[in-house]
Amino acid sequence: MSATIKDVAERAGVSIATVSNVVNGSRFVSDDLAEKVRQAIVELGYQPNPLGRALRKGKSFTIALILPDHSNPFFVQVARGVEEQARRREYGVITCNTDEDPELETFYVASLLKRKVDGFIVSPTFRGGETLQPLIAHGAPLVVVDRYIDGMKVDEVFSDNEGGAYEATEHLVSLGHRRIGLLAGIPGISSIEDRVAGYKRALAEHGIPEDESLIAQGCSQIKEGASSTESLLKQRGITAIFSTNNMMTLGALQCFKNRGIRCPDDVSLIGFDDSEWASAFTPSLTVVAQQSYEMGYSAGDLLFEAIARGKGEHKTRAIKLQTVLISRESTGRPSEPRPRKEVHRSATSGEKNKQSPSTKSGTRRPSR
Amino acid sequence: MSATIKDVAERAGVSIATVSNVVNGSRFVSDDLAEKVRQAIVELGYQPNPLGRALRKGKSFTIALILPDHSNPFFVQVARGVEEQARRREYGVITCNTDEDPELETFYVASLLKRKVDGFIVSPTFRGGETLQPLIAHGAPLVVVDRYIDGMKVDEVFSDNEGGAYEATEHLVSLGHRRIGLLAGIPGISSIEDRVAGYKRALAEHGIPEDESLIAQGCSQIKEGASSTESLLKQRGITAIFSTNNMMTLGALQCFKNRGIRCPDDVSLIGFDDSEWASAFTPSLTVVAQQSYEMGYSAGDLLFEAIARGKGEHKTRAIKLQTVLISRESTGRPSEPRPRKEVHRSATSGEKNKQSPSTKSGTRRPSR
DNA sequence: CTGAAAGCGCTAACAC
DNA sequence: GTGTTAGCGCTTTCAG
Repeated sequence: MSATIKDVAERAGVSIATVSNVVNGSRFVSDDLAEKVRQAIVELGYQPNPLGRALRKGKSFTIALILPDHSNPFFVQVARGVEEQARRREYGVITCNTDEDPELETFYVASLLKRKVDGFIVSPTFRGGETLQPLIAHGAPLVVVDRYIDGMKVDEVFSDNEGGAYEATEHLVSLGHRRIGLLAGIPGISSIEDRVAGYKRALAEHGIPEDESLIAQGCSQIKEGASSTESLLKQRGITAIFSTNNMMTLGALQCFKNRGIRCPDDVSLIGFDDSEWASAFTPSLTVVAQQSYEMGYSAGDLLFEAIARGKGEHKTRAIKLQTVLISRESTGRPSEPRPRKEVHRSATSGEKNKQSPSTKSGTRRPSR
Repeated sequence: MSATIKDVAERAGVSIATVSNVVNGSRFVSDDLAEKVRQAIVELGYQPNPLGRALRKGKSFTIALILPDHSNPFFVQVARGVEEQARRREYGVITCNTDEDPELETFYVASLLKRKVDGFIVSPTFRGGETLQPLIAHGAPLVVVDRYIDGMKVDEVFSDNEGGAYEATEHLVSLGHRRIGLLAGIPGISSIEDRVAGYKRALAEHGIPEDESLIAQGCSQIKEGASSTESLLKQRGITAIFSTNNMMTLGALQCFKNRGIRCPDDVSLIGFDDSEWASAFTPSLTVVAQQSYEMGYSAGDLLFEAIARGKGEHKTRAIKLQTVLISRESTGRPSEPRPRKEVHRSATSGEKNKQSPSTKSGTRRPSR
């Protein structure tokens, strides 16, 4: 169909080796021959076939990006960062969505390993690392993102989740909250568990006793966030909720709405990870922002470095990104202890617009 | 590194052709040989190298998915549909985000054409189709999704945008609105233009004069949605806004919030395309829902069919998907004509909870 | 500095 | 039924 290197060689009256050399600059070619070749290339509209190249070099010039939730804008930003890196290098990225399902992750890992992609960036569904075992056994270039795995030496990029959660919790404490509910995500995911740890440390350091009944071990989706919030609200005296995940934060809002809970008047809400829409909500959301784009971007850096280095020594690197608290309307001082009455769907929205005391504005890299 | 077909052949004491035949089932192989081969395969952990296969067959077993905005959950759902189709067929999907930039689209098209992917699903940035010209010239299997292009015969899958917009507008009219603002998206995109057409037809059929000052030719992002809303609100007597795009709807909400506009009390809002979070907003959003997942899924169907058919006759197919109006809280009857006072940041949220008259609940396919 | 030729791993004629 | 062999398009020794 399209012209091959052979066609070009014939047309230019040179050997295919010479064509290859001018295309790749792999060896010096005299000016006159090079010129002839270039001309032939233009005339024939020759495009090197990457399939041949791939086979010969044993590389596919493709990487795999395996993420747990494409609906979560956080991961979308991560993907953008990765894609930008790939684009510069003329690499393709095959993106897969596991929906937090380890089985699906295992499937994708196997499938892409067969496919002989040159490297993997994955946000694993489980910190045990079982799903990534095949990759490690195979020695494929790998960097984990957002979540690390235990006891395995791999490149990793993630947020300071413990610190960010600490800051979030402290923010609530400093506003006067003592009974702070936690929407914890799926257990077994490092980022989530670190956030839980940060929450607990903040409580401890402020002399607030831990109360397991205030921790809702949820999942990661909107629906589950809503139902977990539902049960948290049954706990007496709860005045604030810290949601460890984007989607659950949405669920909490939905629950508030259905139950006629006013936020922050009745209960404050702080979320983990910012998003474009966080400021469009009523109330706008106080959040701990992550550097999502950079996370993907850095992961790309590490991966392509590993790919370039080849299967040599693997001096593993870890990059930890700082978070920043963005204070908006959803957090405020707790209201005076009041008789807890069960309001059902009397949907009254907040009226007062309590501005939180300190408002840092986070800087986020533009998406492109 | 890993075992090749040759290794297997040697180990099983057969020819490589036989190995190939048992792997692919392309020819009959006697039971005993087949068994030997299968055993050798297991012992060596042989995985056929797709690169060799690809080169030989002139197919990469990869498709390209080029979408304009990964931040928009609509396209995320489309992508899920496509990916599901690809997964079943052991195809890889290279997903690209043009951010509505024709240049980037052109780059990706060229880049993936070089890459020799087997087919393209794209949601083009411009209905003129210039960006897709190389694909068409090359005869690559192609299906356009969400948006069609003019004067070119290609497979296409899209929503009944005109009908959906008509329904949206009529919904507002039936509530009593007469001066209805339109947040139109980027011009030159078929879906958007069809929505504008639907809006105009609805007005015309109800004897409402068209007023260009009520049409804000915006873009597709949150920010632009907010600023366009800002200018729409300057128009006298406006009581409702129809937003033709997901992200702009968010922008409108943001603007309402900043300006202290109560929705739907001061102005009603209806959006195009539903999303998981639409019901978490205050007020929850009335929208025209699209079958986003199916859109991707159907596009996958068409594309793989075209790929299978080869470069033969191209009996182009068009699939039009129905939309459904989901009535929630953001639309209501217009309030009595009131003196228009400019309220700045007096952020008062709505208190009453007007339920819209008719509430259909749309059925949407689960994401997986 | 350039060309000839081997071969990456696989499939598909073509033989027997 | 099975084996032999010729490439797919490219890169890269190895000779000159």
